[in-house]
Amino acid sequence: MSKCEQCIVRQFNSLKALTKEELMRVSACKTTQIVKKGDVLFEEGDVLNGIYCIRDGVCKMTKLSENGKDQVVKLAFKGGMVGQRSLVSGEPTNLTAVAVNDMQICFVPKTEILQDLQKNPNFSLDVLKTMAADLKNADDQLVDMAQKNVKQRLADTLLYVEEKFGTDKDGFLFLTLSREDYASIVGTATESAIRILSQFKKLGLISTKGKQIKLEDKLGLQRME
Amino acid sequence: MSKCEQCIVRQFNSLKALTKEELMRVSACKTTQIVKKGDVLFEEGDVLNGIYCIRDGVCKMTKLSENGKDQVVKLAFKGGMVGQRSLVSGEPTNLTAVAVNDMQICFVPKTEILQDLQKNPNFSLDVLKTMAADLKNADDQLVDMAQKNVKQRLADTLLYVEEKFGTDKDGFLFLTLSREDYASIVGTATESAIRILSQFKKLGLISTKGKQIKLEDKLGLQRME
DNA sequence: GAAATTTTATGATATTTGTCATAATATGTA
DNA sequence: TACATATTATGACAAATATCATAAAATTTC
Repeated sequence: MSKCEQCIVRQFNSLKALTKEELMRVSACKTTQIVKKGDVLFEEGDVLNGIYCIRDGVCKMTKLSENGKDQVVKLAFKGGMVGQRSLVSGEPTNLTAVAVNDMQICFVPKTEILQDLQKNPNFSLDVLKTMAADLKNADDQLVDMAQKNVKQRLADTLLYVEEKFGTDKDGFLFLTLSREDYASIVGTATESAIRILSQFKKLGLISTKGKQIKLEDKLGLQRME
Repeated sequence: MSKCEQCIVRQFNSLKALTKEELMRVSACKTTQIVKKGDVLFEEGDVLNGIYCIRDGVCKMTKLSENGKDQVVKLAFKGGMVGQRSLVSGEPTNLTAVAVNDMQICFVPKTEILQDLQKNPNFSLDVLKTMAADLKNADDQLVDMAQKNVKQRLADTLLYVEEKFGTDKDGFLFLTLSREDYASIVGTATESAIRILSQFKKLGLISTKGKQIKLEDKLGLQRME
């Protein structure tokens, strides 16, 4: 089994702030899992016994709204830590995590992390910083959700997906999301998302091949904003 | 000048986790200010040199959206700490804070707090918990903003304001917000907020007297949700 | 206290978005 | 391959919301 000490992914999250000894303890008690596309890591209301460190792949963090629709709150990916908040607050998680492609994740038990949070101020400050960044992000998202229209939000999302996950050799977005996923990120009906993507296609802003999407005019998409 | 050691407000925020000595140092370096309704505590982009602890009054935390409208992200009140995130991240604040009624606040310089965060794990864990709670809240708000309609969000806001700030002797909401403020919380046009409040009035869900609002049928408002 | 200004209120109308229906296409599966 | 199923696409229409205009009421200012 691979060791945390040699794992590059660590550089992208708070685990980088651990001492060598702490890291070795984490490495000793962690378990690595393969998660298939569509698999559920955990569900709203679950009590998490630790946190997940994403080695590879992407998952969507969703919350069920009162009208029965899932809202994607965040995409978590390589280097990301999932379940931090629940661990810190000691409450069951309020989000569902579902893999949107095949993932490789490491599970680190709660006790180990909590201990390190108590003992290592560098670590807890780093977690604090991450959380602060997440919070800023959430506020920005809230403002966008409140003030931008669906077209603008969808354009934003397309640009975000290209920026974060890049494109394949043919220029298509590397991360393939269903139209329903896009709708659920943007906070609209699936038909509306599809319709607007069709519009974007007609305007030459994007092109598509099945579910695949290629951004053809990023400036044009930005101007939607 | 009053002392933090004797300040009840402290019980409601992370300062409760400080040791006696730390608290005395905080008390020694803090400054108390009176802020008038409408006054700006700080603005988006400002570099904060510390945090504010609210002894009394309410302020709205807003962010200017690209379309030029302010969006209220949060209401902060008695016991709340404002500027924590900016302090932790070391970045300029991304929010504007404006008093919605007369306030009394204490300003604690950055250096003192950062030192305590480094030295006192109980304190940093408590801040972490607060931040985790804020984040959960922000996610919930995002989902509501995405999935509920304006009527539902406005009903939620009215119920929230009564729950958090109570009513005066005549039953009117103690916290008086302008219709524009309500619109800016809910994320809609001022006219739409006014229109829906008028509807609520016709339905007997609320009554009004100038800016004052009284909730007449809370169950009815809840059913909007 | 009267004038000026801001806030609240409401109508008319345009735009955005949601919903339901149905078809076309893609994808998985036996 | 062919069938079953899921996803994407589009039309028609209804509902929600924004915008612009204007008036009434409340509040501030001199």
